[in-house]
Amino acid sequence: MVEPALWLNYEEQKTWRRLLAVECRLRDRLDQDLRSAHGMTLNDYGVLVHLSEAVGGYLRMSELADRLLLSRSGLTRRIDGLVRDGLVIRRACPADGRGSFAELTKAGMDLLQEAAPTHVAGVRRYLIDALGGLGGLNEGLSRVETALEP
Amino acid sequence: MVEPALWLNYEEQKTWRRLLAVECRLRDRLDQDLRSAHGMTLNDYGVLVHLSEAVGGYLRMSELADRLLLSRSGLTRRIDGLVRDGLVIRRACPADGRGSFAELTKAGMDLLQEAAPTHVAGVRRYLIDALGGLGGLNEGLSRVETALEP
DNA sequence: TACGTCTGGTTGTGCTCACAACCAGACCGC
DNA sequence: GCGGTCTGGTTGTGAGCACAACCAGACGTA
Repeated sequence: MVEPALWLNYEEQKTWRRLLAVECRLRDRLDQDLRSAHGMTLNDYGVLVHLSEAVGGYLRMSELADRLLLSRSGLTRRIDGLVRDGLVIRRACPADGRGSFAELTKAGMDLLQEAAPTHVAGVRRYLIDALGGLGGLNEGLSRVETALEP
Repeated sequence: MVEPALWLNYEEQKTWRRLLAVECRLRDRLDQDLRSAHGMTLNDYGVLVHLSEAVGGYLRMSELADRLLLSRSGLTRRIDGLVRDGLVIRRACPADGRGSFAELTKAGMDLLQEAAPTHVAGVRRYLIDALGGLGGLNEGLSRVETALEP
């Protein structure tokens, strides 16, 4: 045995693993729901949501990558896929010759409109309704965010 | 505007995204801590922990894959890496000629003993202490698990 | 024993991602 | 205006994963 403060007790271990497992299962479920109903990935859905919320329906690549917590090369490839599917187009940034925008197409907006209820229903059902509201979660997230500060 | 029940309000959206982001950051941080201090992945750490908790320090591949929420092919490759590093060995299952065990080596146990305090400290600092205990989290996880039941 | 089926594990393949290298354009000092 | 440096985005490469195909061994039935 080692001093207890350096280890997790049985309950703590169990909770920690459940957290990891639930995260994973929740994400998988939401992804599956979107795939089966709209042939679309949860990740791709995230791109469309962020673009739809931006004024004009477009964002700089780097800005979008930051919001999605994705590397820039990762975003380049993900946008490649969405462009191939006609959901997004690239547009040169007039103010900065290096930059480019990712912009939602009509087809992208339509698909988002169609898929959003599926996603939202999942979030409600699996998370919000299950927890009976998000007050407690919000509180906890703030504390964890603070602890994660560098 | 669409009927509110089908959409998330601003607060709900914000919380939902924070949840996704915090998950991601927490995992990344714990991974980074292990990498920098012990040259080891959070995923690999998970394998060692599960093996160390099994009686005899070994588990059937399929059993281990289930516990890690990993596909069997994924586990095969992950074990390949740990075998290459000398932390785990494969052993034939005497009772079933098809099966094989993954078994912790002395080096694997030593590395786990060395790395565990790092990981545990992270979980305590970023999660348990931040939340002031796990009671609330446990409660919430149970509810989400129930909602995720098929 | 012999044959069909099932199961555990590995291998082939393709996807997604990060890191590093790279290129073009912007920015700065002079 | 002109070099040096910085920055936004893409491309090269390798890691980690899932799905499907596969193989050897186990299991059931006759």
